[in-house]
Amino acid sequence: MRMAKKLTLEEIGKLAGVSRSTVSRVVNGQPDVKADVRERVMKVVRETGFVPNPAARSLAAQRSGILGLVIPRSVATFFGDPYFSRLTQGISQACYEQGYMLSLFLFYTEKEEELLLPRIAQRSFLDGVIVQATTDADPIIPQLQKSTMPFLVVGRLNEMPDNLSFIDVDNVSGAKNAVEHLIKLGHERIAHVSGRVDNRPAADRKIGYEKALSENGIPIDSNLIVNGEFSEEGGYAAAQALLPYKPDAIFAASDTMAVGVVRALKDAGLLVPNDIAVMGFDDLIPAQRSEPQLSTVKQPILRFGVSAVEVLINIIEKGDMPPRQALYDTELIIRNSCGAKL
Amino acid sequence: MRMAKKLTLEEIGKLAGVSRSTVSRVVNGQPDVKADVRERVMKVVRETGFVPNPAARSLAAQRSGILGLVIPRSVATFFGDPYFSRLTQGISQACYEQGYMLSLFLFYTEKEEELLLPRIAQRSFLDGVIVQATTDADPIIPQLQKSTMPFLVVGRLNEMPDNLSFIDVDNVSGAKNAVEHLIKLGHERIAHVSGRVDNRPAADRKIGYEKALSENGIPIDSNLIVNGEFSEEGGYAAAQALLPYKPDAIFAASDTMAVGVVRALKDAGLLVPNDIAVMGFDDLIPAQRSEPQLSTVKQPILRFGVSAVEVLINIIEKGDMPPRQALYDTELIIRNSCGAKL
DNA sequence: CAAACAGCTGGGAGCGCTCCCAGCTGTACG
DNA sequence: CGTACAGCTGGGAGCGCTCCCAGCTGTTTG
Repeated sequence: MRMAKKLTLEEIGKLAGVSRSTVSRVVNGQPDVKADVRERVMKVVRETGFVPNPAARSLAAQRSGILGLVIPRSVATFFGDPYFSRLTQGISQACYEQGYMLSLFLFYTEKEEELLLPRIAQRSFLDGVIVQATTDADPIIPQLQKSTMPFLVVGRLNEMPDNLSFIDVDNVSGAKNAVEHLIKLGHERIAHVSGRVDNRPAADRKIGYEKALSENGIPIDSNLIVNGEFSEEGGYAAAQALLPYKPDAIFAASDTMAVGVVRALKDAGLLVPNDIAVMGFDDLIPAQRSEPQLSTVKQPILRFGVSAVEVLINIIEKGDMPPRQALYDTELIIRNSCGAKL
Repeated sequence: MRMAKKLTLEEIGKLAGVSRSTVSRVVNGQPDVKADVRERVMKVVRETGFVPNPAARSLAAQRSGILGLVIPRSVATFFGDPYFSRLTQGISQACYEQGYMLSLFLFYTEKEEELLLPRIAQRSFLDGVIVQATTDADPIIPQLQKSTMPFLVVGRLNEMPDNLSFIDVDNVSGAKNAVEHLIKLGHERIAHVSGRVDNRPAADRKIGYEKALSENGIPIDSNLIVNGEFSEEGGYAAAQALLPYKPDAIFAASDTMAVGVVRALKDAGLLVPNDIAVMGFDDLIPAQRSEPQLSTVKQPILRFGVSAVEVLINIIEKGDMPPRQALYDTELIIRNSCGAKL
């Protein structure tokens, strides 16, 4: 086995009988190279398995081809949530497709954040950053705003400055659609098991619920709105609290809570959906497996991650742009728990 | 606001009245700099917020300071599993602590793998790679073996060449400990709800179960071993299948299956742990919340991730080393379902 | 038939670091 | 008082690429 000389543009050029510059043009898919020359170079590249040195490329071109995905400390605890793994998957997939690499910043301690934020905000390592939104005021957003680093927030903060770019799922209309579906099915006393109010998606879903009722001339009854804490037990308790007020349908702000709701109803001797209809939100696996199968609102998380990358790359490559703010539509998944299929 | 000149070693040197080289020494914590000079340079670095350009550094030093974490296609589906999020967290944490960055490769399609593997194996982008082991023969391992890239497998393949470095949790001894604990409590007809046999951890846990029995003079009864498919329903069904053979304890190879087992026992009118003891494996959240709380085997996943990085960095920095293979101990978590606390 | 120009190719300069060696100090020692 | 040597500092060279401009073809046009 011969000791291969280190592969560089120069070396490939020598092998193909052209200059460094021409090889560079071929490798980067630039025009202005004669077809036969291009082919000859490509052949050498293929045979040698040459991959240009990314460090040299970064240094010379002043761009690294790496995007950062930042999961702040306040979110990292939920990283096990299928939502995040799915989102991360969408983001990574889109990165590769667009020729970028992905660097993950999963923060766990404050020290880590302090140590790494300056490096992240530094233009020289990353070309752009996607930040997962958090509930509280994270130091990362102002840090990034101070820098020239292109960045995008996924999901929304409670207080979102309007000069930020973000993309999110439209929780309001998702919830509204779900409730309107229940209304169409003839339900009138529709209860809502909400999430923690300091949580933006929870708040938005509640708004969507209220909007659907108002627009359909149904009065909002505060007795029919109970906080279920985003947990199954919370959903169970919430349903118990709701029963005295005789709802004919319950819209839960998450599938997890909806599962608790269904269990509570069963335990109270009620049939779902015959006696009472139930809808969830998220479309998690347990929702599909539960008995009855849960009707719910699906977030297109994977596509959402892909879009995030596309928007960010647009910002990077098109330079200074006005903040881009986009909301992605949800999808109503009709299964058995809402009674539409009776 | 003044238009700051781009910060470079040279520029910082000018501000501190020293040369590029001296600034480099200070920034890299090398000795051979007089204390007062060092302090003066540090002051400028702090005030300007200077961070050395990683691309230039990589190019000159021939190392990038980036580690890759590869989640092959065959594993990516399980990325939502708390196991992975925890592992990823441990790995990222350790990276930062050791001054490395982390790049994530979460594969989803074959095309992605083909496209990126050559770049991953290329020394110039990553200093080292951690690969999550998969059940089937992934192209990535041979690819990395062909290259000079230092890498480490986390978990084990079914067929693990002994010239590979890997680290894993010791599933055999974890399971053995759990079963021995049940034996000490006086149980004799101990059943096992196993996972899929093509799954290495599942196989190892079964081996540990059998070992514990053999070493304690208890015959292995194949009627007492049932595959629970790593799912709750599978656990439920497995327990039903076991009941005719009158086990006095059931060791499930995962908490998820254990939860199913407990539900089946309850539905059969049996009390846990009074009538029958149950142990799980993993120590997931549901295990802690179930009724009764599940005794289980905990994997120190976070520490495990940290160790993975340490071992890898050792390989990188110490150069050519013999393959390092390490097993990490599990921890027995005694709660209520095994009856030790009666 | 000369001039202009598009199409292609080569090489210089420079990106911001690290590494190495030369040189410059000051102290220890013969 | 000269020599040796450690302790510190500065600058050259070079990492492998991109960008840009110069130059060399061959074709088109006045």
